[in-house]
Amino acid sequence: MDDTRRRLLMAAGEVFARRGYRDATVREICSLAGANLAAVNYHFGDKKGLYHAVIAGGHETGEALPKDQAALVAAPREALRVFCVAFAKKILSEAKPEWHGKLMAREMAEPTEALDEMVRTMIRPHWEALSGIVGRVLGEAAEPERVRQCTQSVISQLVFLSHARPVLNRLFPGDDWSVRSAAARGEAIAAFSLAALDGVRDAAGSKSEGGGECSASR
Amino acid sequence: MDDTRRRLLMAAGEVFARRGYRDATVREICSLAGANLAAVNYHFGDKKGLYHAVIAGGHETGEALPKDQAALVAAPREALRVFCVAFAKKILSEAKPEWHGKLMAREMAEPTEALDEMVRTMIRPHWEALSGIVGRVLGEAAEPERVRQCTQSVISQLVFLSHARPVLNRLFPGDDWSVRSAAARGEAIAAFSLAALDGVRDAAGSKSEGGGECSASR
DNA sequence: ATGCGTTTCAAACAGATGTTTGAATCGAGT
DNA sequence: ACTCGATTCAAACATCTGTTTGAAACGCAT
Repeated sequence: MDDTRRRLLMAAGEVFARRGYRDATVREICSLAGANLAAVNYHFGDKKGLYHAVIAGGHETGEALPKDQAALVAAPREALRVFCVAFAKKILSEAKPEWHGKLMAREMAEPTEALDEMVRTMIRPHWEALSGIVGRVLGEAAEPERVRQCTQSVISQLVFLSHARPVLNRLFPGDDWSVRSAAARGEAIAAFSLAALDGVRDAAGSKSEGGGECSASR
Repeated sequence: MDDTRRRLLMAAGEVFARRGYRDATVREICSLAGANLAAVNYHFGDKKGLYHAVIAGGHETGEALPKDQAALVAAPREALRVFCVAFAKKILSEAKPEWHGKLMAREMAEPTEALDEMVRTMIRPHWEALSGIVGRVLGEAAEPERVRQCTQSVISQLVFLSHARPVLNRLFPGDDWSVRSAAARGEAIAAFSLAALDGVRDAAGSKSEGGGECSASR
């Protein structure tokens, strides 16, 4: 039966997320899956094939994707808040089938060939969903370049939570990383970002015509 | 002479920044340095020793550190702008002795034992410098927890530039990453962040007493 | 029970990589 | 010219790791 195949996928997701593609060994994966060393080559061809299978099959999420949760909300400001909270909860989740967020964070820093597919299937859809929300919050100030920069600013704060966690743990050792706390972090980022978008919109509104950049210093 | 030692440090910095600690091979480093394979073990004990030497000796920066550039500016808002621009330029610099930013970004995502020293000597000082600036911008709204969250939001946007560059290159293939463009990105982040800080300060001011979180939705 | 395709297993293989070794080379002090 | 410590070099070594292999075990239709 292909029970071995499923156990292999689970174990691989866990190990890849914890160690990264390079440092993960097929021996550890097989051992964790209770499978023989040759199983990965039999079922997936090679280590790379297993990795791609993990990436491709990472859509069995418990909760709905952040972009889908946010799409249910009509009001732009509330949609941004929902998006941020859902995103923070997802990437900070420690639950078993939730290593997909960690895998994505790893791919961003040290890309393999799998990054292209990841950008196509997960990252770009989320980027564009958030971009639409940001554009609606900006209203008539929503010039393409400004929307792009602001979208990037919002997403960077969210990604940072998972990316810089080793550093944050050292800077603030007592921090709480529970799901409840993850939601609070998402709220804070949403509040910060909404304040920024308001300011950017108003600054662009006072100047009838904004050039390439909009540095409203002082 | 210890010319070999210096060449080894230069080559190691470049290779470690490009490949990461694990994927960097002493053979490539020695080849790039024009040194014998055994040189790294003779001069630094082992690969790990070489890596630590690179980390420790990474302070020979061309330009002044962002925190020091910002410290010269009295006005908080302008200091924040200077900090962001200097930071963006530093981490996006492709210049030879400037792989330190990349090394830091790598350590954040996949920490080795060297991260502790890095946090102590580089990250925490910058964090606290920026935290001071953010506190001054926030004025009387500068409660510790709020300052911490806002500082994190600012720094995350900056770090994202180097961390997510592979993704950004795929999302926006035509992007310019020159030094001039790096400065513009720093300006944009500063503008976004200043607008956010203004909004957060005003929102905190209107409510005489702010609780744990300050989600000013709608 | 028999035969056959599928799956599992232990063992070995092959390549990469960090490290060590012992000789050779160099450079300065006498 | 000689000596001695420091440095460099080519080669070998040891280990880790992905992959292959051929046999054994299994499931199942006949």
